[in-house]
Amino acid sequence: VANPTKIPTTSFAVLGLLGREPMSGYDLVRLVEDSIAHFWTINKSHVYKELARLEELGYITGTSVHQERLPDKRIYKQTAAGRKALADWLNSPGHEPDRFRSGFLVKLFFGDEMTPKGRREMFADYRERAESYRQHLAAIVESLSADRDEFIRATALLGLREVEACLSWVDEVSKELPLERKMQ
Amino acid sequence: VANPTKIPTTSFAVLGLLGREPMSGYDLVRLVEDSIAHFWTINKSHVYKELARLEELGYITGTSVHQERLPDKRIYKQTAAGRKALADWLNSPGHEPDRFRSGFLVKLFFGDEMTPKGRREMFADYRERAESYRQHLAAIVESLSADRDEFIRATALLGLREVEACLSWVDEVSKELPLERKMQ
DNA sequence: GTTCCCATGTAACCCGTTACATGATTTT
DNA sequence: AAAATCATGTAACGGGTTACATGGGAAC
Repeated sequence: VANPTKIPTTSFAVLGLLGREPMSGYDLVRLVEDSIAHFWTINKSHVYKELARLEELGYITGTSVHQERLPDKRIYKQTAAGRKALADWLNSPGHEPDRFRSGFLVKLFFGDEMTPKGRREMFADYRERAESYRQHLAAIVESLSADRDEFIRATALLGLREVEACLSWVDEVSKELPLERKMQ
Repeated sequence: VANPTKIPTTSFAVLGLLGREPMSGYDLVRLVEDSIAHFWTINKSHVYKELARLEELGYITGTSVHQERLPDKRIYKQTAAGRKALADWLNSPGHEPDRFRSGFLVKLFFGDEMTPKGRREMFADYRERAESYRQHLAAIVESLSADRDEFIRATALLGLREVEACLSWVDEVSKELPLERKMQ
């Protein structure tokens, strides 16, 4: 009596976002970018594949809409079965484990095989990116109401706290690692 | 005059680890687990595929070793070309962008559609996992010398700082979000 | 004496990314 | 008027995971 049709987190993310209002795939792509992309990116092609699967499962239905001067589109909306599947998933215990992959750290791991110049540039670049990402996330957090959007704000806040940790780590290890230009 | 054979970060990770000493795929899998898995997991099958590719490229060579009472194995080691390719990659500017995916945050994003019980359990579970992961990383950091293993230690330290941020985020939002059991 | 773990891998699958298409509209 | 962007998607590829295989030794 195992899980009959096990569908991945990405499917539920798409299904969940469709709970806000009916949308086309194109709309969804932009919504993902503005909402969950900080912790769960989904690219264009993948969105369309998930829409096909969800419709196949009966969790959403799409209706074709003709447009003048623009390509026709399909607007998808949740079905009752979809709403139930989402609620069941949300309240089931456990979740896909978090994953973190850092190309930067892979390089740093072999830091003693790099040239001092390579190390310096890599660190400078990393710090810069982290800083601009921090600003990005800070703006998002500030734009969200701590009352109305409490949960959404919390997700962005974790992102912010993580980048902040990242930045203070950079300062911490910059003192310890041989990154400075030798003077002599 | 573009990049002729573009190989991914995972390949270089395997190639780099082989720089320490010649090893079999099986050995590599365990080494990955003990060294870079915190920021770059590579599973068994993938390791073997990368070994095949690296040998094809001439960056490593493997020799078959017969064993009594154990399956035969292939021991791989870096070639001169491999060492050069690694050094070039390490010192080339830029790196694959870091990626973070959180199944937990996807659920939390839809937190207002969860039951209070579901939320409580999810948070409790998340905190517990983070805490045990923090201990795991703290042990690794302590086991590494700040002098001899400076770079490796730095990579583990970032992991540690991130989990710490995670844990303090849990405390921060636990006060704000409706997670408590109502009493009445 | 089954059952689990060690030691070595291979095969199949699917998630996720990159590249391709297309016609209208806005920008330079 | 060429180039970039908008608004829709589809097709192909490859990275990464899960499942399968196998035979000896260790544990219970």
